[in-house]
Amino acid sequence: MPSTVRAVAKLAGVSPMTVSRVINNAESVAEETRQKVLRAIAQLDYVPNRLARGLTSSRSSTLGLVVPDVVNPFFTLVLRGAEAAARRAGYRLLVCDSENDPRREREYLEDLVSYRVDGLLVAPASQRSKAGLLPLLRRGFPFVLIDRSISNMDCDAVQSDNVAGARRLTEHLIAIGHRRIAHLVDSDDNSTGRERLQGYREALHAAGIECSDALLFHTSVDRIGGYRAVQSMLASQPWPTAIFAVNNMTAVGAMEALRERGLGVPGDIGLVCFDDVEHLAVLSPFLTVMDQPAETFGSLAAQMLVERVEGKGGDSGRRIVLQSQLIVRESCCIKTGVPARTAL
Amino acid sequence: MPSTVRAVAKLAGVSPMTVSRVINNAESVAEETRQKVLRAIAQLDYVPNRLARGLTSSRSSTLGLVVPDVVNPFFTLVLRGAEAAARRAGYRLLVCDSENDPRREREYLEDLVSYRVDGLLVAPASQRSKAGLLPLLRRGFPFVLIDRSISNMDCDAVQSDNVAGARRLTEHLIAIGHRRIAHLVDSDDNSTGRERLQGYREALHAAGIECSDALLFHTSVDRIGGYRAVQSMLASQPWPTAIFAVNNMTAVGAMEALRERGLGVPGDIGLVCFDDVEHLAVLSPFLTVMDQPAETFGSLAAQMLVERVEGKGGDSGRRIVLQSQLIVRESCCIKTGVPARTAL
DNA sequence: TTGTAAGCGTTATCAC
DNA sequence: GTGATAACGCTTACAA
Repeated sequence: MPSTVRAVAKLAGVSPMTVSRVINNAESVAEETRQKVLRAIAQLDYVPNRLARGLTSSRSSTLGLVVPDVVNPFFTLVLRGAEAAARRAGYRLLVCDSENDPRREREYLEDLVSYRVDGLLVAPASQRSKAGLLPLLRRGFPFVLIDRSISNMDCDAVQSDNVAGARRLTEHLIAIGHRRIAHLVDSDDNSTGRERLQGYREALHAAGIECSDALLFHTSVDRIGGYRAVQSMLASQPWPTAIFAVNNMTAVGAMEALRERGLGVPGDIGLVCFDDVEHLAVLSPFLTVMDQPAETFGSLAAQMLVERVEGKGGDSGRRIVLQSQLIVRESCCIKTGVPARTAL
Repeated sequence: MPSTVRAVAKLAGVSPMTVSRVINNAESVAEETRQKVLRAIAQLDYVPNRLARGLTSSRSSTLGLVVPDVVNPFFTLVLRGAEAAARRAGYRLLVCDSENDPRREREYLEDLVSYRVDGLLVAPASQRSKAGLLPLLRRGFPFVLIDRSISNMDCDAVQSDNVAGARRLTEHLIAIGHRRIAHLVDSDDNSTGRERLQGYREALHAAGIECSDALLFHTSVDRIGGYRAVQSMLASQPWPTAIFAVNNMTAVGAMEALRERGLGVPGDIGLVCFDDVEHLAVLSPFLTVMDQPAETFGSLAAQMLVERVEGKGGDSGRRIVLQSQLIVRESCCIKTGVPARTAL
């Protein structure tokens, strides 16, 4: 049974209003009174009830963040960046993991709204997230999309240039001699997947390589998705000489499947992906990746959100597009055998 | 300006109470009335205000989790496990990252309490977390400690057998020939650090190896800590032949420092640590670790918490101790040169 | 099956 | 500087 302002007021021999003033660092409280109240607060372990507080003041100084997969280092870093930026602006951050489930995501969105967070940072699970986001947009509730966009939705967003990134990644594979390049592509209808696929196609096309649907393997963007996609890839012939995985988790899953079949990377098959893998990059730099500035995604998005919350957002949605960086490591170098096979 | 029960009631031509009953799936509402209300809700994008709701009902079906470092895969997995278990029990999970700062941790703790979550999962930043936790304990607020314990605090907790784990890890290093084994040890006064240090000492003692303080390098349990610890380690002679890092992040930092100096692992120096590094284990199995069942930490803790929240917790604190598993990979094998040096 | 009244803990407003 | 009062949006308890 938590104590209340009233209990504190009684113990300190003042009115609840005075207690409220002390809690909120109001100027106009006599130092002596202040001390009495502070003592009473300490004695009762009093913690102000945000629920009641929010009911009147309707500003919580709290932002919400919903990510589709906290285990993915990309989103973990987004989280870290958002936390830091929010904190600098005087806000706290509450985080929820939707585990790529639009239903769960919607629940958390409503939860956070009903907790009266001042604004929301959302990395949408899929295009279906629109259903949950639309009411927010209509009501003018402040939110910023991260990483993935939603079609026909004019709102603030921080994203990558996925087309260009995927194109460069694919061009790199082509440049070092690959011709049969598989793409593990997002099965959900989501923007990053679509855009990366487009970049992949553009690069192939520019190099005069036919873009066969047989080289496209649809998958969920997680480990198990990458794993299964490569399993089905290996079930058919001829094998590609390199794989472009839609993101880091898919690449990890792909790697598992390859290893299980005794295939080495890059000895037998090359592998590249979007998003670096935190820690791995330090402990064992190996995977060639298109590295997105994940922490910056988080911090910029949080900054945008704070601006919008504080009414400086303007009318229409603002879009920030960040550039990614190609980091070439050894996972796609062509070694023994591969060029020969490619030449077929 | 979000809409309220009253607005919905008005639109639907009923009383606010009827709206409340519809929201809460009460039986006693005529189907026709229900539909009217539901339509009004949809039309107004009405989302119940949890703040107001919590003010009366005082059950939020939400749990809070505070971790010291979301970027650390150990805690990310704890989070994942806790989320899943909470969900199975009908609760949501709100997550906060204290970034190993006891002050920040305390703020978040109070935030979550003031949001009236039903219970709290806490992986304490350090022994100083006690200040924030003690009031909760006094008030009988349900919470469960994860990973690290707080001395003289009788509460629910899920932990590792750190002494045994550290002993086995050290024994392994000794068994393969290492004699000068450095330990990167937690600088904070926290339980896991203390216990791991004890295990390390026990193993050395049992093998008749002198346990010199010169081999102990105090550090913060993150990348930068490990990095600095190894820098100072390399500044003095003679170098150890192997390093036991207090956790995974410290090991990653250590690796960075070693690489910077052109030192290979395990070629020049062996390296082992507590906690596996997610993804790395798949992409490039390399580091020998004492792997803690992180996801189980989270799910068991959440289960314990739910029991306590629902009054099935009993009077005193319950402690669950989980076993870790030694995973031997190549990061500590003794290769060229090292045994010779060891023999000095 | 539906409505009325009171109150949850806080703060805004205005009075002293 | 401090206090009384009303209100925030909802639900519990009771009444119709």
